[in-house]
Amino acid sequence: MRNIEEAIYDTMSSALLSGQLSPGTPLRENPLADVFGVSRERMRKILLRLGTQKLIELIPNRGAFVAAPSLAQARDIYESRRILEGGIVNHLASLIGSQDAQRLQQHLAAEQAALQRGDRAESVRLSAEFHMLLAQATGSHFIVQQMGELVSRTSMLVAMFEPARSSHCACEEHRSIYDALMAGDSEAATRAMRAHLSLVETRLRPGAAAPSGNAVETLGALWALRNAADGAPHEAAGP
Amino acid sequence: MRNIEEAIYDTMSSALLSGQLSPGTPLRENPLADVFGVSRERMRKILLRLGTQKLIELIPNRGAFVAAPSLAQARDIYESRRILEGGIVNHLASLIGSQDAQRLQQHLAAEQAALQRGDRAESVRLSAEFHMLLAQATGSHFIVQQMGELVSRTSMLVAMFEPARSSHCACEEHRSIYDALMAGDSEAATRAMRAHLSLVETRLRPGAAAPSGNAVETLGALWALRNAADGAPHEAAGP
DNA sequence: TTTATGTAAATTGTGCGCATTCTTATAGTT
DNA sequence: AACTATAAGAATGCGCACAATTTACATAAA
Repeated sequence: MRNIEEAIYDTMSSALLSGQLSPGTPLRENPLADVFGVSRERMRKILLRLGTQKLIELIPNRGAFVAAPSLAQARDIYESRRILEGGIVNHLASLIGSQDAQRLQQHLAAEQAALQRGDRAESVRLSAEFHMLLAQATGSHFIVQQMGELVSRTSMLVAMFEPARSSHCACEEHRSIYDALMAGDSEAATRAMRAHLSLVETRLRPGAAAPSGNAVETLGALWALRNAADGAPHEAAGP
Repeated sequence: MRNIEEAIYDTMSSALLSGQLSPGTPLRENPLADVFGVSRERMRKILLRLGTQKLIELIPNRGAFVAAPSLAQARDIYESRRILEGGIVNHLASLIGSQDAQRLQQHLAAEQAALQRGDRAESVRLSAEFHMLLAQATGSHFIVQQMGELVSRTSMLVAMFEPARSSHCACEEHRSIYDALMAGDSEAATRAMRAHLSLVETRLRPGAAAPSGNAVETLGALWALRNAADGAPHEAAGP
């Protein structure tokens, strides 16, 4: 019965990441605990975890709120990614393994396929995954973890600030990064990565984002959906 | 009365970072709560925080233990630093501000002075601070935070694996990084940084580290010391 | 009309006690 | 002697009830 915590965390996390909850919305402990069918203490622990990852904002004696990142914070995230991912590709260019290289190539093909298919959801997923693959190629656990956090927060930013109809055609940019890596040209790889991230950053627009009505309702629906899919409803019916 | 939590956290943190606690030592909730004069619940929260920063290891249903990083983990930390700090100096070389440059120069002078004075403790402190100054020069909050975590864990590694008498004469290496930055030579700066970190890494030795007797005693002594210095004893006497 | 103040409702924070789980010691069996 | 089973002990995990804090609202004075 420890896994339910993880399940709730995942549900809330993906809801936050995909922008299904309005920024600034209060997340009260009791209603949430009620919706997910757990005690308030457990709910508290989950909210604490979400808070450390900055997916929600925790204010002492006030409670938890859906994170409402400013454009300034958004710029900081992208700047951090330019620095960190610049370091990653610079490091990778000189010593990437053939196995990782092959994996990346497969990924680029998958990205292009999704793009031509017009599968937008898959495209954004793969787009994020490309960056995670690069992080994993370093073999450093710490780097993977940090990139995971940055990619998560970037996803939330995109959900909030992206003007919805923007084309995610980052595929060629990813390929140019890959090409530079394969050529062993660390400087070109770094430049390509920075340019790519800067380009993505410029797509952010201040307006945007006013999706959900009731936060707990939204989460409740997602939770029911997930439990139905798992075949394990959280409410057991009599015989 | 929220600040006491921070104070306890700081005390434990610095004790861990300076290697005053033997790796693997169990940190039981009740004795610690007793020593610090707080409830067990509060102690639990503090241990949780220390756990997220990997200063202690948290095992479900088993408790908290002083972190005992393996050499493999140590290598991962240094590899991460080469990647991240390589990215930092590469980023900085092209656009470092004159104010940051001046701050760095002052710092180098202070390092050299401490070294000539033979002040070993100050030397290691300044040595870590140099890297934090570089992180701060990026202006990115996220980067500073991540570097903080990496530097912390590095400090613990050094306390555990360093053969005690190693000379911390990294001053020239720091200067060569600085010089490359001033020259705007990003490639040279990256190379210098990586070389520096690799050199520090090679100083780690498997043996080492068997300092403290009783963990709670040690922490209790540090706590008493701190409270005496603050002039605010944690036990109030009647009138 | 605006501002200050006091009170009530709602929400988060925390100590306590018990439930759960893991470890250790002991006895019993092969 | 070695291995398993079982019970006792100790430590963590967690739900509950109460305490502390903040917010909202009503009321009264300037």
